[in-house]
Amino acid sequence: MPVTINDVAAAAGVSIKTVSRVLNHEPNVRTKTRDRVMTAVNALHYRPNPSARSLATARSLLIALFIDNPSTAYVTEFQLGAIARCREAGFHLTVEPIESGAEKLEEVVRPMITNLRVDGVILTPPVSDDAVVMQVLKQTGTPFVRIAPESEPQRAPEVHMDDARAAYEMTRHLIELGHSDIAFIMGHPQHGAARLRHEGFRQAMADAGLEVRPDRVKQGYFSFKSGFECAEALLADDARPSAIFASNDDMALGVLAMAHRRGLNVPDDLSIAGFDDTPAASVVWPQISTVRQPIFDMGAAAADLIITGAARRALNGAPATSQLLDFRVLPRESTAPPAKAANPS
Amino acid sequence: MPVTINDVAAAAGVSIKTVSRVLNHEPNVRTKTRDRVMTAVNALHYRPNPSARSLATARSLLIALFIDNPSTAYVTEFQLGAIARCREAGFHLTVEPIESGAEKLEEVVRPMITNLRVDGVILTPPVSDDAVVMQVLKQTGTPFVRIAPESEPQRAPEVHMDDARAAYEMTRHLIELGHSDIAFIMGHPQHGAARLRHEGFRQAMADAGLEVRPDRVKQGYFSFKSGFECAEALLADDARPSAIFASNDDMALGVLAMAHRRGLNVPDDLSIAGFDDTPAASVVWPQISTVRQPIFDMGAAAADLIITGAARRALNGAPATSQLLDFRVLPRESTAPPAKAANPS
DNA sequence: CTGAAAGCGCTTACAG
DNA sequence: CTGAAAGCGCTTACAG
Repeated sequence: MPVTINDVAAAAGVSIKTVSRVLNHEPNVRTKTRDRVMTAVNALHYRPNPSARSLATARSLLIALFIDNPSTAYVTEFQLGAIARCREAGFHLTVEPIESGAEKLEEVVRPMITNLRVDGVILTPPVSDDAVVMQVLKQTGTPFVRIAPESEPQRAPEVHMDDARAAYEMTRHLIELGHSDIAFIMGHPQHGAARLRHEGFRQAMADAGLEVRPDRVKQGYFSFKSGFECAEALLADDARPSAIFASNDDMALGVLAMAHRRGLNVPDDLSIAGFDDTPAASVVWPQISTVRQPIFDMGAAAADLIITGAARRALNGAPATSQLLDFRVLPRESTAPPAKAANPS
Repeated sequence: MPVTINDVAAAAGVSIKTVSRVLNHEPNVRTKTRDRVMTAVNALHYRPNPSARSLATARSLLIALFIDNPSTAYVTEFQLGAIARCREAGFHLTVEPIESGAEKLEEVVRPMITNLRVDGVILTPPVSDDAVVMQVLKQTGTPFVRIAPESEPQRAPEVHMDDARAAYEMTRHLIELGHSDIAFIMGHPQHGAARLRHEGFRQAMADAGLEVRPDRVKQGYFSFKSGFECAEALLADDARPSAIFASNDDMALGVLAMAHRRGLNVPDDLSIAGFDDTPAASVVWPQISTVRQPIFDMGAAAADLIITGAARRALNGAPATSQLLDFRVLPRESTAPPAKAANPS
């Protein structure tokens, strides 16, 4: 019932090899022959069988995306970017949730890779730094790309953005509004981006000649709850900061909730800045000023590194490339000049 | 380099057919033979080549998920459920974003299906009701499952939940708290669930002998903005309702933002209820009372209908099954008994 | 510029 | 209970 390469060859009056040549854009086919083949292909609505092709070429045209990330917005957006690039190249994306750092991770990951025989794997944080996963990939000869890895950048091609620079610019935004007493809530200590954002904040404060009081910096964990609790400490008495920069939006939302509970008016009594541009950041009142990461583009870039073969070459010893993508600071309603009363100086 | 069925057969001293029998759990193999084969399989770390298997069986072990949904939480959660079921059965999921109702949709969808040769497709709303997509699927003989379709339930197996019943119970929750003047914000008129939730609300009010004033029911569109605007109208003067039931969380968040702007205390001055249990609903203050859909389970059930062959049988004329899954009403901080002052009666 | 043969690694009838 | 042969639909050398 389904039409095969033999049907096309018969209809065009050529051998199947010639049909194969035309379909794969190989040289050495006369224009006239090519036209005859394409006419037959279109008339019969022929599509090559992907399994047969994979079997013969040992390529699957499949890319796996390893995820272990609670942010659905991040995951979806990244996926969409990767899929868009895949589609251009005739690839498909299969999503594989895994538990990074889990007990028997190797026993889960190894069959996954050997069963599927994907042409490449994309590792998103925190899988990007999972030693077990990377070891299995190397052993099985599977090309891979890392997104925003924390360490060993040469280990594989990577895609990332400049977290330090972005935090620097968000801090500049607050300083330019007139804030000088700015508190900072750090992210999860295990997460590479957390350190970089913290560094960017400190650099901006130092460059502006502003002091960072130790009690103005709190350890958060990228969760709503941790933001809520850090804000409780920071807003305990009247000598509070005029602005809080939480190093992700979930924590910024926690700060906002605590500010509401304390009866503080945002942004008049307190400015709040976040990072990530999660959907929730723009469905609260006031909307949270934040930093948008190019997540869609990162997904596309990652897929591209596999499709073009850069990931495979890196596996074979070529130097690993690194793609740095742009961010955007998005000032919204939650940041404004400080009220004088709030900051007696 | 990679180990094949021939290597296993040689190592076990049997024919490849016997290896195939063991791996596919076919009967008529002596226990002793089976053991010898499995020993060889494990020693060699053998995994069948999926492309070869697909070519021989004409099955791809691949399920496509068609999505066109702005809610990242919904998409991710659904995916995770579908993937979990796929993994048990050795299937994989490929995600295909499409634009339901787009101009040249058929030209996009047809090659997608014929290129990939998936064993089945899962249609999530609003693709569940896309006539063009379903036509292509029928023509190509591709089994499919519909999630929460609005019309023609017999057309294919479907998975859904009882939206009317859930809205009924959320309304009961408000009534039992003591509310009688309850406003309702409808969802997008094109969306099947919107109508059902509205019906559930009205039924609960009627069963409790409560009146629904026409000016207490507003047309929303499932967006934050529409909730914000409907709330503006509902809260325009002091004769406001004591509770607002928005038929999804994004709109409920809009109501909350407007309540904050108006200086209303939630829940003391106004109770707010939503629907969906989006992540944002629990990272605002106060947390929104809502209804949790079994989205993960719906994903798993949908994959199951394809894996077990129910979708294919339906394509061949068997009656389409329908799976109804359970919901849960989640009372949280945003709903409480009405303050007497707010409801002078 | 074009084609006949062999092979990719499995499974499906068919024998015995 | 087990196996030899053929075939799934392509592509990869190899000829000419």
